[in-house]
Amino acid sequence: MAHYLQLHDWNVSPAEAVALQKQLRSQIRIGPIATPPKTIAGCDISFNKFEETVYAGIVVLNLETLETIEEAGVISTAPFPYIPGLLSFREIPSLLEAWSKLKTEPDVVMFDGHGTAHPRRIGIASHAGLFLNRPTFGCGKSVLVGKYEEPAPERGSWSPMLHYGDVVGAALRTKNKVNPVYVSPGHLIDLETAIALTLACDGGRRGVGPHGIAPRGVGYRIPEPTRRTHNLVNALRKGERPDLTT
DNA sequence: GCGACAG
DNA sequence: ATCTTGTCGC
Repeated sequence: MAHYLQLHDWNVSPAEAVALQKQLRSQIRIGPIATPPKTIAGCDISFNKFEETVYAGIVVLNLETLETIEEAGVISTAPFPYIPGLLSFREIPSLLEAWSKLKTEPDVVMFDGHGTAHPRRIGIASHAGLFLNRPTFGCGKSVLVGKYEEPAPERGSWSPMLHYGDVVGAALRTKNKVNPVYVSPGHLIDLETAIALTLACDGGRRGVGPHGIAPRGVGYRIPEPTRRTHNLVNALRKGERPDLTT
């Protein structure tokens, strides 16, 4: 039900993919988010090593309560290999299939990867943002490009990621004394908002324990949208979610 | 030329 | 990404 723009063909060679990125990057807009988001979606794919079949999924949550509003999943095939810098060409096609199955239209989308923290400033979050035509940002578990100073050990502290003089993202601590995650704007959003949304997606922040006080052990390094979607696609891969294929 | 390299 | 048990530290 949810729709998106088919800006270009995905059946391209690595060289053509790079050319497309250079062409598309001028359309990316980084800036304050236009409308306060009420829902947020997480995206991810899973697959068996050496196999071309991919299990893609999207989980939409209420930003206020972090309750899961909707789930979508598809079993597809990735015609493109994993090449650092060209991740979007491998993952976006199947994610768009899952997106089209959504009844809900998420206000903002989080990706497991980067946005502007990319060698050509157009990581999967930025690329997908152009197709989805809505705010998107990346929250990765490791760095592709960018140097940064270790942020303070407390949750919430962050330091800018620099690449050729540009602040391309932030190393953000989502949990005390735990490795940071790497946040960067994708499209129609700015770094500060992307950081705030990432922190707002901490499962231990609210809704758990007496008076909403989170007990120890809840609240993970990986924000809820990505964490839940990761669990979803892994379950899909193991055949534990036949309901999603229906 | 050498090393790095999201998922 | 995926394959896996135990183990070090708060």
